[in-house]
Amino acid sequence: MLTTAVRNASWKKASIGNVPPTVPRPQNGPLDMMGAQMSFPRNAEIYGEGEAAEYIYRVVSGSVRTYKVLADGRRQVGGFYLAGDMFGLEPGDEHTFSAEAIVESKVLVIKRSAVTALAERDTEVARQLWNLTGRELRRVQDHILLLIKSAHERVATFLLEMAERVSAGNAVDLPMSRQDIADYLGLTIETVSRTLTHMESLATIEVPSSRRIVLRNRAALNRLNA
Amino acid sequence: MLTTAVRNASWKKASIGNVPPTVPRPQNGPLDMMGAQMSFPRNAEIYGEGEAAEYIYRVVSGSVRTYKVLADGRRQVGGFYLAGDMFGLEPGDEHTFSAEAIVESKVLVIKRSAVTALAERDTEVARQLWNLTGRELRRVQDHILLLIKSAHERVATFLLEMAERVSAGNAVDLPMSRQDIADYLGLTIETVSRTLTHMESLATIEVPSSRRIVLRNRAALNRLNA
DNA sequence: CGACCATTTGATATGGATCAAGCGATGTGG
DNA sequence: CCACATCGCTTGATCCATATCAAATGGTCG
Repeated sequence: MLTTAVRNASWKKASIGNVPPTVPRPQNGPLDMMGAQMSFPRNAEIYGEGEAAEYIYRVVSGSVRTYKVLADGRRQVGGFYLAGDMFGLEPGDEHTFSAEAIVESKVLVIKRSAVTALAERDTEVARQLWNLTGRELRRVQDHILLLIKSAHERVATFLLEMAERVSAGNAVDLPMSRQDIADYLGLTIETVSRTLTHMESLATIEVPSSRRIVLRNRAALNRLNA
Repeated sequence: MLTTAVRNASWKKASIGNVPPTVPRPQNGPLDMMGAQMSFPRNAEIYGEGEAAEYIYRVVSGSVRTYKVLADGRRQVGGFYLAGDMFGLEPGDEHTFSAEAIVESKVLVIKRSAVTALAERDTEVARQLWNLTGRELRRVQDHILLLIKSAHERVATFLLEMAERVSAGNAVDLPMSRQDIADYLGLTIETVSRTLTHMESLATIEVPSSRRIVLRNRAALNRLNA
């Protein structure tokens, strides 16, 4: 694990580490001013499924995935959270998904009880909490719509979404592996790979390195985004 | 477009516009004591995708489906709401799904602005709104996990879920058609039908009539529920 | 009884999974 | 500094679950 982290240091520095703060991250009001910062190495668990949801989190730098492993070993990635995104705010008092750092990440950790206590007195905080849950709900609804599409459509939708979130122009630097993408899209790693290759052959995208994808024909992607 | 036709139906405009004064019926939470009751015939639209989310709803009797129609005509059913369930509380101020009565249904219609205004002053109401959104979030997350399973697993999971919600013993009376089920599970109507037939041939279930299903071997279904 | 709609059943096609190599970049040990 | 092992990814061959296309059956209502 340490070795792999070192091995990936170069591209990480090149891509993730130097992303300029181009896209403004959602503001979370009073929540922005709370919590303590923690660092997680690549692939480190932030919390596990079934654990008490004692904290809520905000990505300061790096990227996080949430996921659930089914009884037979299949893994479903619930979402990817990038710098500025909040995660870990669950309906009940137990985490229904696990969360891991995709790359070395800094995360703001906020005590849930402190926030809910504050919400009792401050309706603004209460509204923020509700908004946050609502935003997550919409994201998960969109994920459902993604999962009923064809492989090509799923990949196109994914690329456009990531482009919106991390893009500098048309170049998209992905923090996550093909396996992460596959598990997010409900496909196999082979299908994701083949789909990207196919899109490249159509000049819809370029794949200069496996983690870097350049959108060359957004119209074609949008057509698949149906 | 089909939805447009339904949406413009005159009975609907008339009824939404003329919500009669509240007849409060004493129940539990603050949300329960608000709103006006309305009746919707079978297949009537309650609200349409893209409309302002002016109301939130509670099923009094009957059943409701929410759904979204994709550009190419595919329909995804987001959820089924039975007596007692609340629906229509959306993150933003526009409905992202449409809602229709599956059978003749009575629905309590609650003005959203009234509730949110109340939530500003009453933290209990605020908490209830948050809980409601959180419960919906968990439901949608479970739906994602369903959509990555095999056809047999999806149908088994669906039957067990419905059994928990409507069951009198092992008999499940489904309000919805095979097409509704298929669009909820992300399958075709043929696959749903074949899967039920197959389960019947294994004596896992009985299908005395197409809308009535008797669970004969829950252990077998639970095994598929993986 | 006959028309209509929902559902089931049958035959075939196909998209994506699975199984199995191959490849290229990166770090390791000689 | 160079062969080598490892890892993430791609490519190839085949299989299979589910979709698609088509027809038969059954239930409901005039």
